[in-house]
Amino acid sequence: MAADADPARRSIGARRNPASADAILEAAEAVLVEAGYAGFSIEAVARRARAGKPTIYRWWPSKAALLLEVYQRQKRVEVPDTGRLEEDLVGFLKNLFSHWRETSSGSVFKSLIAEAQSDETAAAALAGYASGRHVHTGQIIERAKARSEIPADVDSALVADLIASYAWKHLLTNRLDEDEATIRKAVGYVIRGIARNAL
Amino acid sequence: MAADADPARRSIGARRNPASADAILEAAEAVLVEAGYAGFSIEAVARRARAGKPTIYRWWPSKAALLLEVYQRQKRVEVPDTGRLEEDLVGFLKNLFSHWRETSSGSVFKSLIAEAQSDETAAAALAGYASGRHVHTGQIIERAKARSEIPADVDSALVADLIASYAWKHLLTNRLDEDEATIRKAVGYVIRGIARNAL
Amino acid sequence: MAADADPARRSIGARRNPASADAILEAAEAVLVEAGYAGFSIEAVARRARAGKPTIYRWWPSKAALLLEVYQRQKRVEVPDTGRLEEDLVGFLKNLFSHWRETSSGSVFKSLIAEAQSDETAAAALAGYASGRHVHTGQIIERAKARSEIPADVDSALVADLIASYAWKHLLTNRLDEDEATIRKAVGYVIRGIARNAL
Amino acid sequence: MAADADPARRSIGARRNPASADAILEAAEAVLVEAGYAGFSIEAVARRARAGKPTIYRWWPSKAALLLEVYQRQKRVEVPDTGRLEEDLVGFLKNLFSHWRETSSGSVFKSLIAEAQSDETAAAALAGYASGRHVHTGQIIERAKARSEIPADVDSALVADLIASYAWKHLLTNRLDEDEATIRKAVGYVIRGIARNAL
DNA sequence: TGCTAATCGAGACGGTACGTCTAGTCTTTTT
DNA sequence: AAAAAGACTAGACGTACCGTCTCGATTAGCA
Repeated sequence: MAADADPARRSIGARRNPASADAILEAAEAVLVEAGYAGFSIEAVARRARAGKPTIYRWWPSKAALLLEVYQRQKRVEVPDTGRLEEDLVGFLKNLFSHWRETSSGSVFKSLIAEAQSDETAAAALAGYASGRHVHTGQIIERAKARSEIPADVDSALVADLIASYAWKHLLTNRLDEDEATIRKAVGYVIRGIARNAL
Repeated sequence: MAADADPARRSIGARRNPASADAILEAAEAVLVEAGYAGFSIEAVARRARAGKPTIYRWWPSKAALLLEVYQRQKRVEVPDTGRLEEDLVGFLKNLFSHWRETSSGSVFKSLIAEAQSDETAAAALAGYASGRHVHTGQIIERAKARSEIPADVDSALVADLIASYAWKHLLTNRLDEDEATIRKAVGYVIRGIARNAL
Repeated sequence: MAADADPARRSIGARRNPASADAILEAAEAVLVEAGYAGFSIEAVARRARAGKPTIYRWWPSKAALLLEVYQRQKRVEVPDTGRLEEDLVGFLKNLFSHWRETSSGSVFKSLIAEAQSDETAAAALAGYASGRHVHTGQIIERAKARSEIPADVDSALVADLIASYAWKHLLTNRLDEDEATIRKAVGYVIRGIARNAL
Repeated sequence: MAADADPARRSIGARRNPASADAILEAAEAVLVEAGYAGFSIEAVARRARAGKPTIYRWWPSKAALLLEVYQRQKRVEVPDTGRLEEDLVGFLKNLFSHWRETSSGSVFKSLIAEAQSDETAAAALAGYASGRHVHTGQIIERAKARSEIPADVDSALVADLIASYAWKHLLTNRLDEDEATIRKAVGYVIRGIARNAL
């Protein structure tokens, strides 16, 4: 889009060039989408971004760091607020699945999880990120508490963890096309339980 | 045990040498435990097993295939049968977590998941494996149905998926040391639900 | 010449592939001639030879080693034997200068000398090579001794060193086009001396 | 002496800062002595001198130029005048060898020769420098002519070239520790010749 | 006395090469 | 026929330098 141009990015003095940073992050995303995690190398990103490898290493000490920033640049998925817990959770999962399916987010996040298995930094960052998201997603639960839809002693972070777990496993096993009925059933189990006395 | 030892394994004629296969699988596991997924390369396994790379490639077409076989050689975790659904599920998760924590299984399975993100074969194998396990773990649910502890229309595979999701996410974010109370709480949510009318 | 061809060299089993070695040495020479010592990099040689860098490093631990072998593959300059010391030495220098001028030898040897200034191995190899050559060139002197053209106590290695020094300096300062008269004068000084009492 | 020291050199207005120039030349020499030609990089010099790279490139367009100026800043070796040609030449070589051995001059000059093999500018400068030195060293010969120690038609520049060649080759092959007897023998050959009729 | 212009240290930039590692394929020799 | 051994091309790894650039601060000399 932007005619950001051919005559090649240069240094803009003794400080970070945001144009380079942007080009690198965009290239990283593009490489990930086009070649997948298998084809995601610093070399490939540098080539695509017309950047020098040292420029990448200067700002992102590892592949993990780059992946993490790429992921964080992405638009977050919307958390619905319908006034009903079940709808909120089903809506959240549906949004998340389609977001992961239709944008590059899914690829990026999968790669991040994969990278975390061989990089301690990424592992820590991912764990931190995940627990942060629990608070965020947990607001759905907190709102239900406020509405007295569920008891006040429900551990909202734990519920968010359960819901996120379900999403992660679907992402990692390429089942992002799960139909709404199944998602709703799963959410229903968490909300109303599966035991007979829960009916 | 086996005197695979020093004088170097040789061909045993026109057929697969089981000593080599064993040595390779054991080396693969050892490399994974000692150097992690990051250090897990065919080269490293070949070096450790004192085997030629082509010998590995002949029998395992990819890193994923090797990982998969290493994982499948492992002892399976025990599925408890206490006569009470909650105890069975809590016991299963506790067993699984400690199995992953205390043997090499955790490392191996994490690596397998990571590998599946860059290898189509591994992805398919993992998805297949996972859905197979749902049937297996689902037997806990099926027994509860048989005992009329839960309604007959509960989707046992889906419940097994939920439980496994929780386990996977803990594995992938290095939280295998979760205490029993938390596990029990999570299982409780699935069994009895979190909603007020479930009480 | 040989249609050794496009379909790419492969391994020929668990031993060195002479076709690769040849291709690398020829590429090294070609790069040196075309791009000079400044453009002589292992990368460039590998590219030119369609060889992997590790193949080069496997057999030549350093740039110096590669240079040395390239130089040693070259045809040696002819040592004349006219029966007269002066003619032999003048002829030798003329041959050497034109050999260095007209083949790649000059570039290669200059590069070797340059490399020796930053590589200890090359330095040692060069020193060894030089003293070996003194013996070789010294045969011109030895023959003159045998003919009683010069006294038996003349240090032939030292004389060879003097003559070689003159050649090296001309090589290093791009004066390989020195005319015969000057060469003859220089040789004359060494043979008959410059002092009055030598007349 | 000068408190160029810590508070960091700055611009002194729209003209060259001699303190910077000095610091750079001194750093260049130091780097050369400590790390050799292999470790001699503009970056290393800049680091050592606490100077910006552009400051170096502003005043010395190439590594060669910097090397040349470093060499020219060095104290020249003393040319003896004993009244006897042989003593003068032997003394000159002995002085030169020990000068090269004991100061940084040797390293610097070797590096300059090496650099000249990949840099056209350096090559030209070196050739010019060398022929200039022939005139200078040739004065030893000229004085001998004036004393009628040698004939007037001796080509003093050529003799100086021969002597210098001998010195260069020793420098380049790390033989600066040659003993006086050998040097004297070499000088003797040039002065009195090696041929029988020269006796 | 303010303005202009060149210099300084600093360090980022796009690149190239380094030397090492692994991937996956190949061939010979041995059993 | 299959094992071991190890070489082969290919290419990524993370680092060091290259030579250029722009910055902000500094200071001399011109207006």
